[in-house]
Amino acid sequence: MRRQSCCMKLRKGLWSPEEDEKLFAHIIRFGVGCWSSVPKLAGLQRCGKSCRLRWINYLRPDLKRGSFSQEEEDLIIALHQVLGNRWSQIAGQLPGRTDNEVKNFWNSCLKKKLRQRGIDPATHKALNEPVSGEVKPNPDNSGHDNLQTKPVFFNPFPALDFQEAAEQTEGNMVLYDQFHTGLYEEYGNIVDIVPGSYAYGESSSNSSNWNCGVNGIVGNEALNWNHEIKIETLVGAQWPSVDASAARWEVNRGEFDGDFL
DNA sequence: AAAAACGACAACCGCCGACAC
DNA sequence: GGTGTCGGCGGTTGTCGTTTT
Repeated sequence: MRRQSCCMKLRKGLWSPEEDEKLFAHIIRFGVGCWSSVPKLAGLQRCGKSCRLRWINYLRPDLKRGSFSQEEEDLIIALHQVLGNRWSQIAGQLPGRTDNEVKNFWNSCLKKKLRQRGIDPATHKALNEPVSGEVKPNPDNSGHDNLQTKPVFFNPFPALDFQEAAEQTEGNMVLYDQFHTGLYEEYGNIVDIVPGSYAYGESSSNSSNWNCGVNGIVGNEALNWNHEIKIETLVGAQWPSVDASAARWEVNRGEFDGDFL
């Protein structure tokens, strides 16, 4: 007999802006502790797993979103050649990207591209070639298509320059900033966000290490974000300029002064 | 203009390992 | 050592917008 899903009697499907707001507010206020208790504490009719996924794949302030760059695309292909379908490990090398995002990109786009180049996406070898055979250069390949012979270097830090990535970012720093601004205007309190033990290059799944603390009482009335524009608009939030030992997050108002651990 | 096909992305499902008791 | 819970992961499905017929 199959085990019942943990979400049997709970709400499923797409998340509403109100649900997003509740989850985001809860995690910003209390941080991530036990996911199974998050729905109850946040007033959500969702299972903990669903909340975790929503946070990791959509609500986290450090998500990059937007289309993949050529460098990211090349890196995914190269890493897939070595790691296979270990999406979380691959995503760990791409700052601001989630395993789900990488997996979707691979399945919907990269697999097709590789086949068009005559490369088997499963083996990264030429399509007509025996599996055990020596890899030969594909005459049709050009540019970055020479991946079959391209050496792969594991960089403990992301392949993309952090600042560059930061400039490309149109992610939920916006959301964070709107939330943050709302809190400030409403209460005038100092808001500290301390992503404990979070370092770039870690898997998205490690986002459970986020420990966010907000000083002061926060009511829902302080949440004044606009769900529709949170991805489209960048409102002055800045990414940290990363120092390997201590990074400082400068939200545009400057209230935040926390350090990465 | 309507229907079908397609593509991109969000979310769910079930398995597994780690951990606590 | 056995059992239950939890979080993480990868595969798969569902949803919705866009393009094609």
